[in-house]
Amino acid sequence: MTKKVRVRFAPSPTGGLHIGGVRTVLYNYLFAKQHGGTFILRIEDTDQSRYVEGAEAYIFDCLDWCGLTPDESVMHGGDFAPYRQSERKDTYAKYAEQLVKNGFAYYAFDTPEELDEMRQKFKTHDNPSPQYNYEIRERMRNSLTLGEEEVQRLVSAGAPYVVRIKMPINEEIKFTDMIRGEVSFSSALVDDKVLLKADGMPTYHLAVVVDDHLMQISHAFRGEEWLPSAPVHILLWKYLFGLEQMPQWAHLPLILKPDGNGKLSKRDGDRLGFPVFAMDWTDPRTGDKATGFKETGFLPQAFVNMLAMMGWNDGTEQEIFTIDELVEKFSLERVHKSGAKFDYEKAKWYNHEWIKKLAVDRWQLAVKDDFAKRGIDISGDAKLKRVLELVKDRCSLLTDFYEQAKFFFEAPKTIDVDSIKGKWNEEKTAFFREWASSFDKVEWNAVTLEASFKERASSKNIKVGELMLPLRIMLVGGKFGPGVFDIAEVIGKSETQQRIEHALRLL
RNA sequence: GGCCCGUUCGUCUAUCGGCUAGGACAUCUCCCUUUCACGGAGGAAAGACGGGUUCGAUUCCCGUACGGGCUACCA
Repeated sequence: MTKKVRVRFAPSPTGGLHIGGVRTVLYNYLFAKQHGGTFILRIEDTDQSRYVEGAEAYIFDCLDWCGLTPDESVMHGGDFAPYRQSERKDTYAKYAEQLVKNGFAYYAFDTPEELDEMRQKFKTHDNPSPQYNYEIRERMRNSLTLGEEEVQRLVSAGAPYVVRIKMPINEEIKFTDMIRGEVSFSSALVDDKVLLKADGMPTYHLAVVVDDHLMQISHAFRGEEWLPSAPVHILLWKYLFGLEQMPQWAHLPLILKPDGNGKLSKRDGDRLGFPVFAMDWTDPRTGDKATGFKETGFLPQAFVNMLAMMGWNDGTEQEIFTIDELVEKFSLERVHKSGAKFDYEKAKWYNHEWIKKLAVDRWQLAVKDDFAKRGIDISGDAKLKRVLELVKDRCSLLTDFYEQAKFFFEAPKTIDVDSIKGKWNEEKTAFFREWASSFDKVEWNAVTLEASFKERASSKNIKVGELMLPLRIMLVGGKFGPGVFDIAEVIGKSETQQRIEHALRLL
């Protein structure tokens, strides 16, 4: 029988939401929606020393922006509350005790200093990082070596202790990953991971298994970096709830840095000049700022589309997908095994495609906000829309519109007269003065404007080609932008006259 | 070091034994455009290496190399 599909994304609220995290959310979301299942957001805040103010709210903001709303969460409620692990603290100890009682785990009294000492002592060239494993545990202070009375004494004396899993000495642990197929590990080579910390909080290892069980998770997706600890989780499932109950695992490929190799990090973004987080994030402790895709000018549709394609495709040559299409077509079987280097140029291409695809109304407000932020307040939405329509082909990011369209709203501050000065003469000055003063006689639109411009040029015996660039520079300030007569039409008669006159005085 | 995972154009990828190895981004050339783009046409560009299996391997298997991940009382 098949369980009802319930998936979860379980971030630790310690900082900005990385695109790898958003992609994990996406795949969770797509899988849940496709199967009529439930998407849960669980906050894994078991490390109190890493608590970061605002990080949790930030995660919800990011998911909101992306349109990947959880069905159950701290914010949205649900039958399996609480969804914050710090609020579930009491439930974990019980399972840890059960494991100890059944001989699958043990108390360890070693202090951090003693652990350090152990690592120093056993560190060799061949073994740079000794593990707390089946060999080492015999030489440490734990309930396996201390004897029952001593353990009792320590516990009742309030000595701090952790609970560690007792990895079997020689067992093959295997499972079938939905993406990688069968994966196997030798238990002897996995260390005795801490399950319950001295402060009574579980580590990820215990918490993920207990909560996935309690929340009836059917499929567990996470990044590939978790693969090495999978055997611990498999064993815990076996000891606690039975392997038949275990969700199906899918370890997602990593998103790699564009140059060189390795996981993409915030530092790579800073170094190479592109966002790595979904939205702007400022670390409240360090004041460290990181820019987000949203603020850089990405559309959520494009962002999600691009992320979906990093590690998956539908087997056809289609690259642009709406979220609904993704929900329909997504399949784990087509998720790749290997990591993908992040390509910012391609990311911008996706955004440009979405700018062209979506109706201007869908993103007009974001551009308006960006303009306002940079000191241009736009009153008329109709004009804005017309302008956006005119320049959208040359903007990959929403923030590109500022440079591409600000001259529609205010006269250019610098005029590139140098480009036309060389071939300038009195006849041209006269031409522009006369043309500008004839505006009252023409209907104000691009077509008639262009006609009158060309007519006058030929009657004056000046090549139109000699006048087009000058006109553009007068109105725009430089060699760019859409058709000049469209620009003139939009900025209006008197503004056009003023800009021509202003430029003429500079020549 | 150990363990685990991976390996097709510069990058993202298609191919589930028949390939003249396809597409997209980037790049180059040309066309369109009296600006810059968009757009259109075309070019260059890949199967890490060595063994098998097979009539036939990019595709399956095994090694090697390379890359990555993990190796905390962090997730």
